[in-house]
Amino acid sequence: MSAIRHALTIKREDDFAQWYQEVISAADMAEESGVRGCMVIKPWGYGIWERMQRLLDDRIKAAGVQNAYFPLFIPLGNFVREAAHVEGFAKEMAVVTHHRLIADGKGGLIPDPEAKLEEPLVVRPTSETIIGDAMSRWVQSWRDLPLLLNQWANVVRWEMRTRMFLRTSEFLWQEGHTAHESREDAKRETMRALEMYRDFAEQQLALPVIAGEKPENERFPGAVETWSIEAMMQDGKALQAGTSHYLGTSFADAANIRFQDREGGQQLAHTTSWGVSTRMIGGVIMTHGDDDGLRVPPAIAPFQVVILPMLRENEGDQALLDYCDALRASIAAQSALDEKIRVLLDSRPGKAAAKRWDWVRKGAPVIIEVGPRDMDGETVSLLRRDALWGADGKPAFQTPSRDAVGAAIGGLLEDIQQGLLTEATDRREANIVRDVESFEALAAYFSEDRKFPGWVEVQWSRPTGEALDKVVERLKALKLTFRNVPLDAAPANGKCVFTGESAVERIYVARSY
RNA sequence: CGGGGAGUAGCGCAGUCCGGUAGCGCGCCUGCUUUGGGAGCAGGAUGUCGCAGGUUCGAAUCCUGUCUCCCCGACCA
Repeated sequence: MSAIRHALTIKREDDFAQWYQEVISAADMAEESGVRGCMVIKPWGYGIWERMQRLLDDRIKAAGVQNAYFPLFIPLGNFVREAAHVEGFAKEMAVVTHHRLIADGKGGLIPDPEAKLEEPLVVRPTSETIIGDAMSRWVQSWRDLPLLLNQWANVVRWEMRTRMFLRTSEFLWQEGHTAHESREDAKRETMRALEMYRDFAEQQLALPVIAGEKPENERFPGAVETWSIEAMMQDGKALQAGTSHYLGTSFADAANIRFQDREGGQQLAHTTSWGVSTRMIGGVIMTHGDDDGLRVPPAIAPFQVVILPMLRENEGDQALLDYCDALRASIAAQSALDEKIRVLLDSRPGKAAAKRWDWVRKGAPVIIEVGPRDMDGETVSLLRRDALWGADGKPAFQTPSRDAVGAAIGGLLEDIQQGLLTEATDRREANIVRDVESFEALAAYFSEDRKFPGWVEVQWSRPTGEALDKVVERLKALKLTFRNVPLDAAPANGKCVFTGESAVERIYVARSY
């Protein structure tokens, strides 16, 4: 059909799961480590994470939240206080029981039975308990509130089924933890974090997301309310890309976070927690990747522009390198997206054409190749990663003058950033169905022979307890889950598709990661 | 954690049934030719055959155990 020779061997539409894995290896982002569920994040993948950290950390600090660091190990006894929380995590905890190894007499090492810990330590799956413990010491008076903390850390959850970036046993994240005087203050913080994530995802990751409240059955263990941002992947599945929880006073009660209020009485603090993780990288891959590899949104690209000189391994190379370095310097002096442009001159030996495909697979937003002919004509050969192929099935090179590139590169990067968001938003909107009015119609939508079913927004009566469990079971039979109740939905005006009662709100139903 | 599949060179794979000096393609290295689009030809390097035991004169191959990955399920902010 098409003569295009793509840079990957697996196409999205042929096998999305295999394609996802090929992108990760072809873009040189991460690899398996040999330890179940744990991955090595390579420089290009980690560079993307560092960009996310930088941008989000600025937002966190701008909100008055301070970074701190709490221990990886949590005393088991410290963990057991909040019942629902513990029950939620108990099944997936790594436990440290010994502090020394001894020779086993066969050339190996074993934990020393003499060095068993009095009290086992658990590796943090999240830090509510140990931070709550600190808060109980740091909070005495209403004047100590709000207490706004964040930490960048790794956490471990012993997952049964793992996938690179999307669900790994160890992952990297930030976790915000705050304590407030009142329910209103804590809820305001919960919503502030949610909105921060929504804007960060859309403006910087070019990831359109739907912000809303999770139904009761999807709440964080111990939370009163859980809110999320949900993104649609190219296969139509939903990815929970960030969460923000209003925890009420139950964690404060468990950790004894009390303060003396303005009238001299003792009160429990209201707490929140909120986080995003390396999972977001998986979301970027499955949103912006194509059959040639990754496409990194410029705002989070470690290098936004890569310059490839066409070296000939002869005496002419030096002049070409000088020309390219001058180009690099002139681009590096420009700004895009409110930052200096990050540009790399890739002067490794080797043919430009071969290196080009490395950077296509990695998804550098702009690739500039420069040969002797360009140098003579004061031009460059420029390739946009978001518009790789021309109508002729060949890479769509443009050949602007060197000066024109220097002047236009910032705007070009901003165009690419915006274009990725627009493309993803259009695709999402095209794959949301809002006119499903019965459970049968819902089931029918997902049973149709559709390659990548999207999301359905339905009206429901917000059942709770056992009534909700029954609904969840019916969805489960169709491999469906509730995503969230969107903040910006139209008001309900019909019947619940599950119970037939009057609907009170709208909720998204989808397959999910 | 249950069912299925798979681990052999950097990557993709053959060889395993039927035990006998470890192979192919791509990539990599060297040389020559080529030179504005993922080059051609010739030569070359690279393996504790996932790991540990066992059977055997001899194990990638047979047996036992174990680890890791993939798919499905259960589970899962």
